[in-house]
Amino acid sequence: MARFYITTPIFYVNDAPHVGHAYCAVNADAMARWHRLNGDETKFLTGTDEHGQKVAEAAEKNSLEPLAWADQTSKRFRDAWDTLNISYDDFIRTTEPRHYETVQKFLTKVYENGYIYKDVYRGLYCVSCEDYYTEESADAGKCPIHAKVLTEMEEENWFFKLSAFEDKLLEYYDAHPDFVTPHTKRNEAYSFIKGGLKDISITRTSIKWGIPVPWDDKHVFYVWYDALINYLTAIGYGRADDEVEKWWPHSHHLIGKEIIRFHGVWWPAMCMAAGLEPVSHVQVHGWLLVGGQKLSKTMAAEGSVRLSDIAPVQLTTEFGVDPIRYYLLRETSLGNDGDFSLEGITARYNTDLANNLGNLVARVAAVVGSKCEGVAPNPYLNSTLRQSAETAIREASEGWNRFSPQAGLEATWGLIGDTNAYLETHAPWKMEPGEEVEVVLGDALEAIRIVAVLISPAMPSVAQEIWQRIGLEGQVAGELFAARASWGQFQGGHQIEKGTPLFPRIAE
RNA sequence: GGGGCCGUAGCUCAAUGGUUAGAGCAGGGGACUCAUAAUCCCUUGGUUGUGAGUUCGAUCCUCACCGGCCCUACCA
Repeated sequence: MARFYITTPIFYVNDAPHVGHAYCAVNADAMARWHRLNGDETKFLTGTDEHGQKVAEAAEKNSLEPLAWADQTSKRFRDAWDTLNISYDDFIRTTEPRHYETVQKFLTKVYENGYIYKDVYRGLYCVSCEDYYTEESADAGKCPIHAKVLTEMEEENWFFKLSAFEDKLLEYYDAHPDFVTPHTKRNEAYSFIKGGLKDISITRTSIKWGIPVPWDDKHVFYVWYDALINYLTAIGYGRADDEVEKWWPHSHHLIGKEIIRFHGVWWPAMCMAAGLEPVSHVQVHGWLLVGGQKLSKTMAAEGSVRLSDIAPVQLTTEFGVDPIRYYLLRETSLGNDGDFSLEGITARYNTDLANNLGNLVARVAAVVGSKCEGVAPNPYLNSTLRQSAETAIREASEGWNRFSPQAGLEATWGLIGDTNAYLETHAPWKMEPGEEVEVVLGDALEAIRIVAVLISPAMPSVAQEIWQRIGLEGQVAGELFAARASWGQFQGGHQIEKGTPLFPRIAE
């Protein structure tokens, strides 16, 4: 049986959940749902990253212990994901005992393999930032933020021998052309490796809020080194190694473009150092960019608004959960940056959802009511719509399979458009009740049934609602895609109610 | 400063070393009236950021420049 293990990054609890986080989570969720629908044994992992200096500082500012602070913020992510209907199988927190255990075992292994050594980190330190800068990133010896002269500081740290993996990483990239997708992002990582790798410091003595280094209790691991390992914690590394064998070869990390270096360079090297094959695939997504659009009252703010100021729940309250999921999946192609705007959401909502999909369901139900006494007819096996449906099924599958929800949904809307056109061509509302009208409407109902299946990874609730409206029983995703996605399965004979609009139009 | 990604129709996005560079929305014209003033058909619109080079041929390759963005010790 095929397997699919997908992860989001773990989200840093210093931050409140915002649309950017939601973008990543929704994409991962839709991918997980797609693979479940196809019968793949699927594991979907998300969670929160809870160590590090900034968390400790934020906790202190709020007069809380770090863990208590993390408890609060981590819960905000789980609440946000519940709102967005994110179907994660596991939500990991890096403060959990299982994670401590895996991190310590993993890094002990790397240590025993000779890839961790002690040295002195020397760097330029900005007292105001409480942070180090490299010579390159400093602005002529001054802090780029505070413009203050940086002081040279040193700290004894444990280092990871990243430089030892330059060739091995390049070989791995060469042998696995799709290790990082899209390929422009792969090239970015590849050329970074070719430019030469330096060893990196992986522990800190200056802070205490982290996972202790097992062989040197004065140190805690630097937050990123602990964080990356979460992907292995959740599948039992060091605790249930048969689970690692089962899932790791089918692993997919969905990440934002700003953390390519961690996932495309450091992480595979760390895995190699631990004697483990790297993650099988890293899918990079771009950023949503906020233009200078007007904002609604609920989001009104003076001046420019950053994406990180917009909470997912503000959007779902205003537009609904599935429409927001649809927008995030449909509007931009995964891998490139995309534009985020309320006008864009409204436009997608009104055209794609209300006018095309919602109206199609409504008009078919209405004509079934007026011409068939409300009783759903059966589809015609050799309908011309059948070709459209089969094309949509094939192209949507291809899109979803190559991590392109955008392409999957675009193909699905092709069938919706063809079905609307099919109705125009045959105009069943002009026909006398009888076999002819029943064939047309049966075909339309069958197309709608297939559309419901195809949109279910993106809009699970709406898909189920449509499923029920056309009188079908059970869950839309209750059987495998292969069984659901073929023409001619719609069984009529039951009453259909028109119901209220699925997507009432939004005034612009 | 260094490394990298991106720059395609009014807008949001596709595509490819080779016949007339595509889609949706918006705009224009027509049809229809079952439906959420929805739908359907037709249609306007691009010297593919700028300048040079390689090539029989470049939007795609090379270089420079302009603009946006990411990384450069803790931000999807």
